[in-house]
Order: sequence, then structure tokens, then C-alpha cells
Amino acid sequence: MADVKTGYNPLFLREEELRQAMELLFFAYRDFTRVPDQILAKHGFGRAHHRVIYFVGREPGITVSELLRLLQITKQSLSRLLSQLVREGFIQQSPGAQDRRQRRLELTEQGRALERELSENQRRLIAAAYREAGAEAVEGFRRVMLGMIEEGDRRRFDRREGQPESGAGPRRLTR
Amino acid sequence: MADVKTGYNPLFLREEELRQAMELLFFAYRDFTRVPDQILAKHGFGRAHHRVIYFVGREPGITVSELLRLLQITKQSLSRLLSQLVREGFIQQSPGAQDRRQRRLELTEQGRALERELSENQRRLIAAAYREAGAEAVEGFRRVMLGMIEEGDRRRFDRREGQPESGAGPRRLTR
DNA sequence: GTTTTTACGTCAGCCATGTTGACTTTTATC
DNA sequence: GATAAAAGTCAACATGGCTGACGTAAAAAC
Repeated sequence: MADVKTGYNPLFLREEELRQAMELLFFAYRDFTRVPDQILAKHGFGRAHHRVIYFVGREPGITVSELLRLLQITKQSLSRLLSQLVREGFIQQSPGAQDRRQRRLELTEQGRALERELSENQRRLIAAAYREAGAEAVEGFRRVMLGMIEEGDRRRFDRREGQPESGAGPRRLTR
Repeated sequence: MADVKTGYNPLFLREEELRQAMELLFFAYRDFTRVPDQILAKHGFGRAHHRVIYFVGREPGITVSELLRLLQITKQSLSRLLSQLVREGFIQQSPGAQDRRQRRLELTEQGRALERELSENQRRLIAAAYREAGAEAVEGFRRVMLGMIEEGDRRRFDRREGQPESGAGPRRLTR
């Protein structure tokens, strides 16, 4: 175990180490979302809109139920977000080719512009952290983070070049 | 850069790598907070109460303004959380010894019990991820996460045994 | 071809948690 | 004694979760 400075009381270190991890998550997430939240506020949107914009940008043609599975919120909540984003011209819908019940979602040009603006900042933050920490640390970061993520969503992170396939079946549609 | 499988298009990999990091954060945070959120709901509390309980448990005797700096919310928001937690017997206040304007906060026995219940789950999740990933990966995880955290809060994570000293001065009290 | 299931939507209302702005009380400090 | 700081309070508002109930259209099953 990474042999830390003095003392070496493994029990204490373990407890302390785990607490530090909890705090790392809290602080990193807090700081990771700060700037995007400010940008979103100018449009009258919130963090939830960002998540929708992000995943629709990431997987153009994604369906509502796939989005629901990723976000793990209720369809009523998602519906509110989506209808705002459609109404204001950031997302457009079109019926699925095989299954015409589906609404396939994609960003409009305006939506792509906002997406870029939002993620630019986050990419910069991460790129800086990656650069500082070095390639080996990045690999470790990936491994630890993956271990905390629910099984069904891990496949997104297989080293690959194509688009993600959004995992297994649905899991809590309306509850 | 950790030499990934095929292709090796560094530009694509970079973009893809950064997007993956964003998603790792999103999914890990989502799954990290799921169980505690359920426990809190049984008490009529939310995630914000958890953060207060956590930091008060972590730094007994912490003052309101120190908490405000950590959480970066307004004192009105914090005040609502605190008064609920005090009213329901999870936190108790006592005036500061030197400065009697301060309310020094600490968990009651009931508060400590809830804190343990909440963090037990998160510790288990992290411990499992740490174990799977290995000591070296853990070190990398720390380094990357630290790089994303605002300067003033990094000192909390210096390798040490004592209690954290809650960083620099205040930063947005009521705005 | 009728029935059932699925994908999606909608209305109404509740709660938690963030916000702003204005004002008060208590205590330290200059 | 005046000023500043730590904390609290009241009021009002927005976002984004939630539940429950109901509706519609298309696909799938019988």
C-alpha cells in the first residue's frame, strides 16, 4: 500500500485514506461543475440540461429511454428538460426509422455550439490535471473510477474508437 | 500516453480520453451518492444534509463560516440545513471559547450514528475500487483528482495524520 | 384482428436545495 | 463608542428531483 510517510498505523491510514477519497470526489465534482453551471445560468438552464446536452451530443440519435437509463431520473423529469431544450432550439427530435414510436434526439447547430462552450472548460480542467499528473497516474485514475461505476455502465469505457453502445436494458422508467 | 490499442491517432485519442474522464466523473458521482441518498430520504433529508453531517463529523467544532467556505453555498441555504439537523438532534451547537459569536458545531451521538451509516457504504464502495485497482492506481487517482480541485482546498490532502485545517479565509458569505 | 406491451408524453402537485435581498442580534475590535 | 464580523431570520423565487394518474400511437404477441 503505497507506503506513506511516518507512523504506519495501517488501520488509521486505511480509514483516513478512504475519507480522503470521499472528499476528493466531493471537491473535484464541486469544482468540475462550477464554470459550466455559470454558463448554463445565462441561458436559464441548470446542470440537468447540461447532462442531456452532453449525452445527446455524445450519441446523436439516442432515444429517450436510453437517456433515461443513463441519467437514472424519471421520464417526467427528463421530459421537462427535453421540452425546454427542444422549444429553445438546442435539440431536435425525429421519429425512429425502424420503430416510429421512438424519438431520436440530436443537437441542433445551436445545441452543438452550447455543448462545445460547456465542455471546453471541463476538458481544459481535465487536460491540465492529466498533464500535471502524468500518463501513469491517468491510468490509475481510470481504474479506480471504473471500479466505482455500476457494472452495466462500465462497457462504455472499454478502449475503443467507435461510439458507445449505451449498455444494457432499461432500469427504472417511471417508478 | 499509456499506449492504447490500435490506430494511434493522438488527436482523436486526446479528445476521446477527455470525454471519457468527464463521463467517469459523472457516473462515479452518480453511483457514489445513490445509496446514501436512499438512506437520507428515510429521515426526510437530502444530499445537502449529508455534506453538512460529513464535514461536521470530520472536523468537530467547525464554525459556520468554515462550513460555508467548504460547501460554497449561501448562509441562508446552510442555515436551513443546520436548523433542521439541530432541531432533529443530529447536531449540537455551542458558543466558541475565545469568540463567543461563533457557533461551534458537532455531531450528537445520533448524528455520529447516521454519519457512520452513511459513510460506511461509501467507504465500502471506495475500498472495493481501491482493492481492485491496486496501490499504484490509487496514487494516480489521487494525483489526478487533486489536480482538478481548486488550489485553496488542496492542502486538506497533504499526507498527514492530524485534522484538516480548513484552508484559507472565507470566500462568498452571502454574496 | 384483437389484445397487450412499449415508447413517449402530459398534467398536477410535492419536496429539497439552491438563489437574492433586506434586516437583526451579539460580540470583538479599533 | 463606532465599526466590523459571525451568525441568524424572513420572504420570495427557481431548478430539478419525485409521485400518481392518464393518454396516444406504434409495435409485438396472441
